[in-house]
Amino acid sequence: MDLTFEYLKKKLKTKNISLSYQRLKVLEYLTQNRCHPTVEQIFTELQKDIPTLSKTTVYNTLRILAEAGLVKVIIIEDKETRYDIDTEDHGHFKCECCGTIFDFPIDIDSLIPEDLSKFKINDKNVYFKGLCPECLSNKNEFK
Amino acid sequence: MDLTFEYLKKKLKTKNISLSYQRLKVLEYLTQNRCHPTVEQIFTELQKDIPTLSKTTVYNTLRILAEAGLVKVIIIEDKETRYDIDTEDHGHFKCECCGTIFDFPIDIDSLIPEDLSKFKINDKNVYFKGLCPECLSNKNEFK
DNA sequence: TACAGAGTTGTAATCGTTACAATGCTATTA
DNA sequence: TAATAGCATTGTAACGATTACAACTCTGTA
Repeated sequence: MDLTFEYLKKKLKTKNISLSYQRLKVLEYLTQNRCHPTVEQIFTELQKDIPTLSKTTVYNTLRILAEAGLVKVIIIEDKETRYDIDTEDHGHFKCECCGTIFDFPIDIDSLIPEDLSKFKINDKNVYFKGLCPECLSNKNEFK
Repeated sequence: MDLTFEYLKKKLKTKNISLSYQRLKVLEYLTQNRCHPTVEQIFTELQKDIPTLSKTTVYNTLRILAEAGLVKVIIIEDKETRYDIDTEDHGHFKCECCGTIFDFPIDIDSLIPEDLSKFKINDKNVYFKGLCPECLSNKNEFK
């Protein structure tokens, strides 16, 4: 799927979401920083461009984008809600050492069991925790 | 796996975790209420038996049990950490209407992609959201 | 009986998030 | 251009789950 800024702007129009400067900037940040940022990260970074920016606006914008299906809310840890502009199904791996979140492909649909045939599934999430290759090799160095 | 109360008591001993009355009760509650309770639920219910119970004790106990690998922490929604005595791999489905959390079997290991071969995976989570059969049929009634 | 160590308790602090009211902006109409 | 309505933004206050911390209690040992 094409996740360019232009594509998302169009998509917002079709959803009747008006594009203020602040919303534009949040969207732009998400498309250019695919690191699953937190509200804090987005706010701190955008404040450099928009000194009057309010954190409430960031929260509001992200809620609107999520409701419109344009961003996916990722909750791996308590007190650390993150946002992903890539809403296609994929897994997340969080390194318990460095905190980085990695994407990985996973065909979750192929595993949905018969038990859920009578359920309506709206949202699918897969996330792992552990150690990334870099942190693993760092640990070995200190042996 | 045998998840009886007796089994868990033994397991705690092997991990050198002493069994106070409060910890015993938390463990007992978890084995008898497989509904993935929140701290609030556990605390409120146990307070009937132990009027002096402190919520801090519930938090402490759950942290110790989680660190010992005896309970699994489930975070589906922000501000709603839940605890599962069943630490075997399985998926969770949360109904967005009634809030119930359903277990379902899933062989996630069969899907782990090559991309993660260099990662050390310590924790695997799968959770879906949507509508359960009961809430679905209730909605149809109101059509 | 004294003591040490661990467990429990209650309060206060923390921090992410939300509620809310005031202000600002934008598009439409006359 | 001016007036207006409606939505977006802002800042502060409130909220609520969780954690920090210090005092107290319990248990087992010498």
